[in-house]
Amino acid sequence: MRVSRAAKAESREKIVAAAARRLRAVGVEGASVADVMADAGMTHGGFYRHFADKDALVAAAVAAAFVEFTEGLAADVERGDPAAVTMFIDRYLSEGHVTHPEFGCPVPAAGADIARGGPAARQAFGAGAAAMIDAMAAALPGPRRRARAWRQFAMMAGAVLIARASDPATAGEVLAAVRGDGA
Amino acid sequence: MRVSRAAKAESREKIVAAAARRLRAVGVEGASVADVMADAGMTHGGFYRHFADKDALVAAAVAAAFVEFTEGLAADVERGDPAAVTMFIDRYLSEGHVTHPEFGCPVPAAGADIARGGPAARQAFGAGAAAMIDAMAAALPGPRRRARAWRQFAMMAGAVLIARASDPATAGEVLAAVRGDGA
DNA sequence: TGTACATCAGTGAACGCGCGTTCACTGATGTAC
DNA sequence: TGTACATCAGTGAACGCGCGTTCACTGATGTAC
Repeated sequence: MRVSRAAKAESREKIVAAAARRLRAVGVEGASVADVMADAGMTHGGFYRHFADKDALVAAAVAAAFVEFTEGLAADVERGDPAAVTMFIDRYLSEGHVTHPEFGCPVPAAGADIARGGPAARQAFGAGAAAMIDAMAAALPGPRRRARAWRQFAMMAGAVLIARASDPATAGEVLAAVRGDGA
Repeated sequence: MRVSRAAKAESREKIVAAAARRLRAVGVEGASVADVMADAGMTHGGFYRHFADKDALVAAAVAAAFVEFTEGLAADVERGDPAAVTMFIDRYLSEGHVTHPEFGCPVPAAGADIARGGPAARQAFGAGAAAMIDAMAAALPGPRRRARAWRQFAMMAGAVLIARASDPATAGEVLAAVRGDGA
């Protein structure tokens, strides 16, 4: 049963959103096409009406995940909120972010998987990360904002990755050290 | 054909070393038992004479990967080389490390996979990371060495992860920013 | 605006493949005497 | 020290399973007149 163009666009959005979450929760290999399609409320056969292959979905999902995760920061920056970056950092290093990768930053959740994937996903990943740095740098005071934004972001991403992969004691130690950075 | 106890120990070491490399090169799911055993010069059937299941191998391989990667740093620190940490940082942020995860730090290469795995692997991961921080902190001057070591290490791990997962331009930008940190 | 037909989004069964794990078998090693 | 036997490291075939992808089919949508 054919559906309207608007309905198809909606389906695609649902697929990408479902993939963006599964990707961060269980990794690229763990996020099977059938599971993603089920999350989106469809069966797996229709997947290839939307994407050439799974790689194409991963690239779209990475881009969507960055947008979704950075929305709050971008809105705060646009409003000129002086606490935009501080709030972003607090959220990034929060317990909730560590325990819920599915709604979190794509870097610690899926970076290694994307590194092993095709150039389309890497392009989307680099663009998403760069956009996030744009927002952070725009809200940062002082000189060399962009380099400082990269360093701050790399440190946060590394800390969350280490915390997630470690025993609770080590996780607590790295998070405390990085939270204490002032920022 | 049964082999001697010494030969069995050698086999186990070969399996763990092969797994430690494959794990970092292609991830936990990509490192199949059959491939690892082939790398170690055996067939896959004998695997279960050494490990209860793949999870146990992953835990052992993570521990071995940290030891292997940290050997140079630990030796430099023990010798009292004042450049120990600087050399480690340079190596960590080098082009070679970015392009060769199989010999590199387990954090950016396998952190996300370990985060999704069992507690044994997370325990090994946390212990390995903590041992690396011990060595860095021991060689760092000034106060609050341990927290500073964690921050420096988290930043490097995040930067290498972002660089590997991004397009070349973005990769170059994050590495340049983090290298410029002085450290 | 209505009608006839072509298109194609989504379904569900099927494919070939590689995965982790099991198992019967082998023969050299380890052990009991 | 020598002998007889039990152990078990490693082999290679086999298992059940889930994966990405394909395909014939359906019927509502889009289009040409």
